[in-house]
Amino acid sequence: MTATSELTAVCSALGDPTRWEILSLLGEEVLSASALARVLPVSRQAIAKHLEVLTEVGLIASERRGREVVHLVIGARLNALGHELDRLGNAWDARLRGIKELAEAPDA
Amino acid sequence: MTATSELTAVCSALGDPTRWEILSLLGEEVLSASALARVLPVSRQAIAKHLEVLTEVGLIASERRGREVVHLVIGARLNALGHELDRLGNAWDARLRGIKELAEAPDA
DNA sequence: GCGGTATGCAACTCTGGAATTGCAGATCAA
DNA sequence: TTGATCTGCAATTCCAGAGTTGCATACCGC
Repeated sequence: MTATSELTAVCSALGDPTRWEILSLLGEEVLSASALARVLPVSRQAIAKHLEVLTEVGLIASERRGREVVHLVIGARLNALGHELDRLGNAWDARLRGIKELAEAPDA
Repeated sequence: MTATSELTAVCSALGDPTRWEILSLLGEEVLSASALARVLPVSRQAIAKHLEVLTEVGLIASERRGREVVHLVIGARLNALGHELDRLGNAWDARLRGIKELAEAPDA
């Protein structure tokens, strides 16, 4: 997977309100799919699919605890994404600023 | 719009590969919808819709230049998103680390 | 063992959005 | 004026994915 397509995948995973609710809850405590289903207004299977998506892009990890499987959020993954976006934003601004200055420069 | 729903909207906008290509091109130079359509393998109308989405979440801005409308990327918007995600990632990690320490602490 | 609960898999529905084509209006350049 | 190009709007097609229900399986406590 290229860098851009991975960016796209993570952003796509973050582009769903239900997944944000899941992440927000998991950010407070470690929970199982069934526990999440008791809180959120969707079925356990729907949540299971969201958890799968979030796991695929590395935003959460799962761990078996006896009979149940608990999920926890990986803050570092979000940090990495944040830094990447910040870096891109700076690069774009810098380049366009450069073009503008070039256009405004009195060509000697 | 709440803070979370705005985060969701921006991430959703960034969750499409074609939109990333558009942003990438606009990060290099200011272009019109027709100019983008000449480069990308989709129709001008499809690009127009993508530009509308990107504009709605504040990632690009448009400017009329005579007969055509050119679009430019707003790097600061991406910076803001990056910082927000970074902040969230840190908060989640900190809280879960706190829980873990609490669990491992020898209760006096 | 038995009931309750948690997980996993599969089939199905259905809506949103990505993309297309077609057409009409506006503007520049010859 | 006329032709070429850019834009904007509308109707349509099509598919990914969000959500559901149903069932089978595995595990814990009593």
